[in-house]
Amino acid sequence: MTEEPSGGDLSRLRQLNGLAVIRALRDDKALTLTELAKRTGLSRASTEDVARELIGRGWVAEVEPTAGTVGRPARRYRFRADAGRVLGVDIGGHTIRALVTDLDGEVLNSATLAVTPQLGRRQRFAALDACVSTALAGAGVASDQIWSTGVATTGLVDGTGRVMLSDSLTEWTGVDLAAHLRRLVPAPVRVENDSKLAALAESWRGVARYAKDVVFLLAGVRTGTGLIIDGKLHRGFGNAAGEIGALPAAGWLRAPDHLRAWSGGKDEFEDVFLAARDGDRDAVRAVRRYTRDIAVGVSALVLTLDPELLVVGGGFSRSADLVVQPLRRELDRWCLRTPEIRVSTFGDEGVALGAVRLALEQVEAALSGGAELASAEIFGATGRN
Amino acid sequence: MTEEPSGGDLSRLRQLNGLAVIRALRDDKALTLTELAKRTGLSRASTEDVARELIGRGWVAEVEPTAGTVGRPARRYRFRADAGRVLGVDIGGHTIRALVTDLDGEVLNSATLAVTPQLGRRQRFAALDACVSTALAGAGVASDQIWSTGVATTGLVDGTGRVMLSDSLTEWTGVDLAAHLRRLVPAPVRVENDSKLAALAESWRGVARYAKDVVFLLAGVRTGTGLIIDGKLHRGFGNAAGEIGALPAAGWLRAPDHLRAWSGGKDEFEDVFLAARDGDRDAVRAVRRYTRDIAVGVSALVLTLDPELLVVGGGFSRSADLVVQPLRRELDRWCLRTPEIRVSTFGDEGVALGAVRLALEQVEAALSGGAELASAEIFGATGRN
DNA sequence: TACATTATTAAGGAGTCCATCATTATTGAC
DNA sequence: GTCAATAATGATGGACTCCTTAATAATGTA
Repeated sequence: MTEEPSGGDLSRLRQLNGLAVIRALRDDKALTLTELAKRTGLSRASTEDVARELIGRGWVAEVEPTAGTVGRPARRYRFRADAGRVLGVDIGGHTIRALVTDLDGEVLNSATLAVTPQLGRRQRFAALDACVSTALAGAGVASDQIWSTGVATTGLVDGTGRVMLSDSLTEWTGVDLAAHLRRLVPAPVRVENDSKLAALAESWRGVARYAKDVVFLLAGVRTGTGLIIDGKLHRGFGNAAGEIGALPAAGWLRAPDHLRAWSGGKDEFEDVFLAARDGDRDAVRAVRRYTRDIAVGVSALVLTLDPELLVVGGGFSRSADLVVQPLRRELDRWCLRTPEIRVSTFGDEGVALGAVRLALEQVEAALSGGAELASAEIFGATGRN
Repeated sequence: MTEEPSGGDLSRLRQLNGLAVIRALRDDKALTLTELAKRTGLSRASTEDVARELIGRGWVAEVEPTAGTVGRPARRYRFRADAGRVLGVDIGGHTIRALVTDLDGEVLNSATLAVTPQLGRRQRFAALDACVSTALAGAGVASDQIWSTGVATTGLVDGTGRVMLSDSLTEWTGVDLAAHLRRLVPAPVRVENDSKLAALAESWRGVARYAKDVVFLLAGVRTGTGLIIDGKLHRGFGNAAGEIGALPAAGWLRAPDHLRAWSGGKDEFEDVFLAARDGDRDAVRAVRRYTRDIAVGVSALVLTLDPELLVVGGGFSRSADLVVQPLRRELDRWCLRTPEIRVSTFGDEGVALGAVRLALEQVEAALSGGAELASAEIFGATGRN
């Protein structure tokens, strides 16, 4: 939300103060003017002025004053999260998920659709369209009410929203996801890799909320990573940051093979972990070998970035109790300082939440006067030049 | 230089505009009011007002108007880089170097002193003191005229300016460098690892000037790295970012052995490179093996960060023609996208320049109202609350 | 010398913020 | 029920910063 603080007009100052008020209101349920004034550092009079303007713009609303206190009851204000809606979509190999949320990221409705990695491009698009429509309909939101869309997909994504490379989805390389979604929902679209967005979700409202530098490990059938550096998602020059798995020495490609071997070559991993938890020798060994292979690459990430936190998410995080301990031991062997390790609590929904966050980042950029947004009635007025 | 743009007073706006003017003036030699106004986006009248105030504060000076143009000659303004002085110190194993510069980082005087890694703590401190004194005296600057000091040293450094761990310097672990330098020069001191500061120098005014994400490789007797992420030096939670050399798989510890073997175990590397350039089979092979060992770790850094640029500096960068090509080939083998590789042009002075930059960052932080600085006469007036 | 060009100076107006004080609404004690 | 005490609201005036416009000044060229 921070931008270059280059000076300017008086209106620029008003805009900054408006942003400060909104930020204060977003952090709390509702605040009185005096509280707001204290939090923003403005005088009461100015705060009132700013608040009045924000109400006029539709960003802020008044709520019932609370009774029961001494003195004249204060009017209280809240951020109008219901002023707009955003859409977050996760296009995975096995599921497509769409979330409709308000401007606080509060989920209004979600839709999930089972698919397979082998689906062709047209079928996958059809499933995507159906899933989005269901989510919108269930939330009672028309597509032109959506302010911004965020999309997660496997593979490498370029800056314009095109899939540059996807190993795990058939006929997916080269797809222009942004264009497709813009046809579906007339709002700005941003597309990003799923592991990166899962990391973003953790940093937004997950276990990595208070950490500045985070390595996120998506442990599942595929292994992926997302890096949060200085509180922001790090993409890299070619959007390929965190692809340490490409290094053969890291051994990420063969890592799941240890688990596959136990289950007879199939991609069914529930059982290995169950057996390992029951003490099955072979299963325990398979899990340990898997962890050891993963750990080399993770060590490279950790040594490179020296993060405060390592977050483990993805399908295997349900069996985190089996993975975290050996992982920590392995990291202790290689790293100068093993970071704290935490397990994601989002389950399957992390990626989609990250997509929501991506959409919200666009809204916030527009709020501070950067990008454009569809709903110009409200937004255009904010970016008055 | 960017901070949180939280709003506030009207004076805050003036401060922001003052900063914008200073920034514009620092980018150019000298500007007229009209040019300044265009660049800052302010009106001419306001620009004049701001400029007048900055002149009063000592930050800006008027220069001779240029003759020979049509119309009334415009007054021209420049940033007063001579308003203050900063000190940058590089404490290396074999040399201690001190630079005295103005606020533009223009070197006024430099002093170098040869030392050895085996020097005891007291002797090293004595050499340091002598070097700093020489540099100050040669520049005609008294120690209390220094606004800010930056220090580079080998090893891990903590946030308070204490050396947490130094392998290559004897009796250096645990030294409180910041405290020692504050006794020498009464100004705020910041201490940082030498490789990190060399990277900072490249990103400041070296070959990495225009890149946002950079991996800097210090190739020499020791191998070190510095990471620039999103234009800023990345330190890591424990200030240990980039220490990929700790990973045995990276092979950085044994890498110089290939070169040492050629020269009979001594730390004399000039000859190997000379011989290799002359086509000596064994020398060429030694260099290639060295490069191959280095490349694994570099690949890990590159795959992690996906930087735009890889900069090679340090002692071996003088023989860059021999190292860069094989390095690129090795990286092509491992990396998804090999970044552009450039060679530092700073020679030995890069680290000290980075220390200067560290000092200047402190000055700029104080300018934008963050930290405190010694010379309160000028600075205190800026941070008027 | 007149004119075109460009910069400076001055004045008036608008927007934003702050401090202060009178006013209003509510609670709790008598 | 009346009266302090408390705390928020509303209104006024002042200060600061920026912008626009118009008049004035300095230089080069025809």
